[in-house]
Formats: sequence, structure tokens, C-alpha cells
Amino acid sequence: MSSTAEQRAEQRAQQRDEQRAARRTPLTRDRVLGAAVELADTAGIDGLTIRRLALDLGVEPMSLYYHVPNKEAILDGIVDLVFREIEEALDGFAVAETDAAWKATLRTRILTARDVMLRHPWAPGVMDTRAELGLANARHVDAVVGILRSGGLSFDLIHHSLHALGSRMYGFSQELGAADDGTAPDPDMLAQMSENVPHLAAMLSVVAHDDPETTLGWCDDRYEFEFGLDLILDGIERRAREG
Amino acid sequence: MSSTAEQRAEQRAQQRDEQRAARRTPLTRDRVLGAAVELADTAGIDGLTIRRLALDLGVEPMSLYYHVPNKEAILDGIVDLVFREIEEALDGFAVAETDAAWKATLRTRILTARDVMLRHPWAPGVMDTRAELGLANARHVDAVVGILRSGGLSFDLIHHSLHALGSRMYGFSQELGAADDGTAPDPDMLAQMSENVPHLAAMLSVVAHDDPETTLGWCDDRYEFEFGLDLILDGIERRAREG
DNA sequence: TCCTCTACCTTACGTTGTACGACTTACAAC
DNA sequence: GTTGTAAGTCGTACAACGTAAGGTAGAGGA
Repeated sequence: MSSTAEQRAEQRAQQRDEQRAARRTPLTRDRVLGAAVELADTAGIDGLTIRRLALDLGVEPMSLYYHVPNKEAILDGIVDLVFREIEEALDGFAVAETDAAWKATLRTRILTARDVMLRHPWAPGVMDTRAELGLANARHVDAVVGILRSGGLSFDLIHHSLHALGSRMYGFSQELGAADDGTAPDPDMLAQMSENVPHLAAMLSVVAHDDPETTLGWCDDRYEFEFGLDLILDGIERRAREG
Repeated sequence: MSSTAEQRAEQRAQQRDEQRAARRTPLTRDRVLGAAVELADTAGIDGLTIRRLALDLGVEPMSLYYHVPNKEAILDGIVDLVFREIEEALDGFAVAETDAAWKATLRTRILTARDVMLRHPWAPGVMDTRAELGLANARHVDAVVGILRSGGLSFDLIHHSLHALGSRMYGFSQELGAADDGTAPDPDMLAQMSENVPHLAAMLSVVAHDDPETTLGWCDDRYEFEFGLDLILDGIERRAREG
């Protein structure tokens, strides 16, 4: 009973806010998606529930369904927003799409995508649960194809290159798991590991100790990403020269 | 009421099977995980629910919790099983881990991993929701490190190479989505696409028409995977020679 | 005044993972 | 032969999820 009273009180207080917020700025698809991105950023992708999202918007859960058919559409929508954000980020300085500079241009685009992805850590995971690729996503791929084309590559090679780039073209790559999270491995664990995984343990103990300059941790994600990216871009360039 | 009667009948019939099955082969962690893999293979990862799994095992849902702490542990467990399957598949012919043949050895291991992954399409998706890497997984990485080490690479280069390989080391790469699912794009869609994504549309119309020999569809996943893999392996080899 | 459309809400359902406690069976000790 | 102990299984119940179905308040035109 007291809980009911409490609930009532809460409800009333909330409802004021709700209604004011609702009247001030009526719900729209864009507002829903915007709030969804924000919620996913702060609460993680598991925290993005219909109920919580409605609460943030000062609205009842079912109200969202007037602007959006279902949760899948929300996920599609926020992925689309991320790609629009990439395009915006590129607008500033991505004019140099001329002939032979394709490698630099593509590198810039991909690293920009990466910067945006880092702001939305949930994006990679959501992206590869989407069956169809949305418009903004397709436009990004289109731009990549265009850049490669400007470098004189055949469509065939471009096609293979897209596959070779894989998710890297979106600015992320499958990470290796918690073992690589930037915190140096602790000695006790290394001892245990050397029984089962001697090579891995040996590598960790060596690699973890020779980067005095990076304060970022023993494993600089940015460096690793660029290493892999350049490996692939160089490989593509070489295949292109071969014919 | 009739539904109750039906339920009773069902229940009785089931319970016979259940109890017999239960007595015949008592529940164990391994049996739970084995059934979980089977269920995920046939019903998809979303079909893998505690209730359904219990049904398959002829047991009540809560019985599983005696052998497994929670569903997360089941997911951890089935990923581990997949890696054990990879190891088994390799046992047959993975003896030639000698010096300079590292590239071929690694290639074989990775393509074997891929074969296993293809039998369990849910595995990639589950794998990158796991925070910690399990023992069998770690052993796989360890083997990769060992192979690269046998080729004389420095631990530093090996570390970068692992990042460059990314999920490819596990036999899969982030795919490009439904547009690349093996069915040739239909002309109507291409027309629509050429407005928004002209380069992409051009590529598709060209690439989709010049592989008369493959009956697999216009986009041969296996070929694409090997293309990307070799690109990376070649790049690693070159970096190794440089220093 | 009445109708209609838009935007939002109320209630309720089925499904999920799982906490809690009770039950059954097997076996050892007295 | 009874009792205690442990392992293994089950029944019941709950909170949280997405969302179907239908209701309602208010604006605007007839």
C-alpha cells in the first residue's frame, strides 16, 4: 500500500515533467532516434530498452510505436545516424578526392569513421546484427568504391578489396578480447598462462615491457588499427599495379 | 479445460521420455553444452533458450542450473566447444609446423577454423559478446603465435600481426551484409541504387556479370576470404623481411 | 455541434532468465 | 531399520522485456 502511494507520488511528479517536455517538443522519429543514441552511449546497448527510452523522453513506452514500427527499426535508425555523423565529420576536409591520392583519401575517411565509432562503442555490435544495409551506410560504401575507382582500380579488384577491408572499412576491427584491453597483464596470470599457452605468454611478457613512451597502455589500439589498415591498403595497391 | 486435458496428456507422454532419457544418461555440464550447440545449429542463436534447451534434454528448465551457473556460462561453454572442434579438425594433418613453411601452416589452420565456423554460423556473433577469452580460444591464439614465431618473427611483429588478422584469425570476417549474400542483385534495385550510390551500383552491375564459372553465386565467399587472408599474410611476410 | 485525424496512453499478454525452496533418490552411519 | 546427508531435479514465482489491441484528449474542418 505504501508502495502504491509512493508510486503515485512518483508518477505525478514524473507526469508533470513528461507533459511539459512532451508539449514543449513533440515526439518525432528523429527525437526518438536521437535519444536512443544518447541512451546507448550512456547506458550501453543493453540499457537501450523501450521503457527506459520512453522515460528519457518523458513519454509512455507505447507512444514510441507511433513514430517507429518496432525496436529493430530503432536499431536500424541509430546505425544510420552514426553513418550520418561520419559524413558530417568528413565534410570539413574531405575534398581532395583526386586521382593518385586515393590511398590517403581512403585512409582519412576510414580513420574518421573510426573516430566516430569510438564515440559510439555499441555501433559495431549493432551493425552486424543488421541484415540490410541502410542508406547512409550504403553511401559510405559507395564513397569507398568511388575513391578506389579514382585510383584506377578495376571494379573486380575493388570488390575483392571491400571484402579484404571488411569491417575495417567502417573504422573498427574485431578486437581480441579483454586480454588486450590496455591494462598490462599481471605476472601471476602470466605464470599460470605459460603452462597452457606458452607462446602467447612469452609474447605478452615481451611486448608489454617495451613501450615506455605510450601512456595509453601497453597496447595502443590506434597504432594497431593503422598497422592493419596500411597492411591492407599496401596490399591492394600492389595488386593494382600487378594488373 | 480441454486444453488442460491436452496439456496433461502431453505432459505425461513427455514425462515418460524425459524420465527415461534422464535415467539413461544423467545430465552433465558436457551434455548440456553439447545439446546447446546442437540447438543453436538448428534453431539459431535466438532459438537457444533455457526452456527449449531443457525440453531437448528431457528435463525441467531449472535443472540446468545445477550444472551451469547461468546462460552466459552456456554461451562461454559453446564457444569453447567450437574451438575444441577446430583443434580436433586440425589433429588430422597439422604436423608440418616446420620453420619456413609458417605461412602455409597458418593458412591451413585458419581455413580449418573457417570450415568449423561455417558449421556453426552463430559462433562469430557469440564470440564477440564474450568478454574473456576461454582456454580453447587462448590455445588457438597460442598456436598462431607459435607458428609465427617458428617463422622467425619478432614478438612485436607477431603482436601487430594478430591485430591485423583480427577476426580473420578465427576463420571469419565481418561480412558486408545482405547485399552480398550470393544472390545476384536484381536490375530494378540497381536502377534505384544508381541515384544514391552510383559507384556501388556500377561495381555491382559489372562484377555480377563476369563469373560464369562459379555456380555458387556471384560472390564466392571462400574466394573473398582467401583473397583477404593472403593479402594480410603477404603483408606480414614483407614486414618481417624488412626488419 | 459533430466528425475525423493525430498523438499519446492504458491495459494486458506472452516470453525471457532465474531466485527460492521443496522434493526425490542414493547411500552411509548408527 | 531408521535416520542423516548430499546430489540432483523440479514447481512456483517474479521482474523485465517487446508489443498487440483498443481507448482517449485535443485540434481543426464541416
